[in-house]
Amino acid sequence: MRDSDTPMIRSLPLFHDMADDSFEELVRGAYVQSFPPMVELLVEGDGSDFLYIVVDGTVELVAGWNDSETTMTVLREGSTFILAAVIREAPNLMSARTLEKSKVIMLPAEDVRRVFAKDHAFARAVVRELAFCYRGVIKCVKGLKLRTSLERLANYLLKWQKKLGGDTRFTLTVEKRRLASILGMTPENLSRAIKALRPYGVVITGLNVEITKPDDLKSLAKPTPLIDDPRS
Amino acid sequence: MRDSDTPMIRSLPLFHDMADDSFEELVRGAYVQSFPPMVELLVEGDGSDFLYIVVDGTVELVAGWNDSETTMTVLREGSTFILAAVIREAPNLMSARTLEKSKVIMLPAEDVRRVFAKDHAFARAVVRELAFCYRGVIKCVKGLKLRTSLERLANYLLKWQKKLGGDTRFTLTVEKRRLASILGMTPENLSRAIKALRPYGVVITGLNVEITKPDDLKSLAKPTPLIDDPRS
DNA sequence: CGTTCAATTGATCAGCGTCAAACTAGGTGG
DNA sequence: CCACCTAGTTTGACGCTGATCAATTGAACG
Repeated sequence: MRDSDTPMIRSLPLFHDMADDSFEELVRGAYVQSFPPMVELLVEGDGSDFLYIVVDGTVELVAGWNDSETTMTVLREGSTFILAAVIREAPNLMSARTLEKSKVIMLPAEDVRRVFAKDHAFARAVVRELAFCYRGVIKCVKGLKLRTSLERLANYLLKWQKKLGGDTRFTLTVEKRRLASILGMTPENLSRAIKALRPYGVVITGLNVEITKPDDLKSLAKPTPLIDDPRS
Repeated sequence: MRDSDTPMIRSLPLFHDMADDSFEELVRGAYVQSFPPMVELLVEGDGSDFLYIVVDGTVELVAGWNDSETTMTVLREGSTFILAAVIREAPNLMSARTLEKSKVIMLPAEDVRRVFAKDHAFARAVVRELAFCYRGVIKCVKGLKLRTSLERLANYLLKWQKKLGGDTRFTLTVEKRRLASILGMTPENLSRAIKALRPYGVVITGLNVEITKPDDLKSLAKPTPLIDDPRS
């Protein structure tokens, strides 16, 4: 890999506090690869030989069963994936594919486990990262079991509005077909849900979102940090 | 806490490999408490001052939103809970309550974090435990998004049949109302789902389950280790 | 300008929740 | 020991949510 990539990796929480020589050891065997859109990076059920880090672009994690599949999450710059599978030396529970042209770092699982075993700051960071991911998935389950698809959509919009600066207008970062899958619904249903949010001051044209009555929308969405706050 | 409790804790994967003095340090400040059924051990949204370990009995983790609640999971002897919240010093995402009379160990979060910081074997075990929990929740999401409630029930039965020894007859370990919540459905719907499984050789009377045509049931359930295998 | 794929719309249907009532079982007190 | 109470379970009727299928519109790209 090129030296120009290392500062970005180093700045990630996962690698920020580790010893220099440990970091060196990790980076030495790392691969950096750029992929075109829609490339299958790894397949559900396969073993996990690398820990992946998204440097640029977007990667989606999908899970399949019985001829259908669902988007579990969409990852962007700075996210790692299949950390849990690497730790447990277990098969991946999800497939990963690029959505856009993406740059990805691949750290050999062996190296990760070895450095993990000797560098305590790294181990600590791994735990924090894993705990973070765990809590993310728990929130996801809560949304699925406690909310309707309309409520999930409403909260999704509020979450991204905040994440993108709080403006009344912002742009969706995934196409609608994928958003539907993330939220656990069909594209057709998402279309109708979007129309159903119009009385609550939501206007979506293409990927552009405008929220004109945030209070009305919030009274429908009833957001709570215990489901909707991405941090913590 | 009594000395008689320590061997059981020590035998758990989470504490098995750690240094003796680290273990001593953890156990020194620990509380062991017995609770009657239906006692709220902790409340969603509260801070997490202890890491909990179920020594005996059953504890359910529930999540609520908008005046309704759902059972996230039911824990038995040997399970830990709110490890992720302790690690991140973040509020619990779930409430916990005893279902039966239960004995629970409480390790002060401070101690856990301190020992975690100095004992590498423990840190390693924490990561493995967290990764295990993470994968469990991912499987849960896959079930919710990819399967109908009937399919989830069918797989639940097959999973427990295997877990309890593989006999054609076995007994449910939770009451049906809770099973319904675990599977993400209403008690009424579970009742009907049970009837709907009769053509597939499933007879459930009270908590007793009999599976007479396992192959038929499997052809409906289409179990896969990537969703249904509790280990790995 | 045509091809292609996403997004929308309508019609229909299945899955599942809600409500109400009947039934059952386990536990308590007379 | 039995009557009764309570809570869980089952059943039926009904309606809403969301999936499916099919057809149309729309938008991006070569």
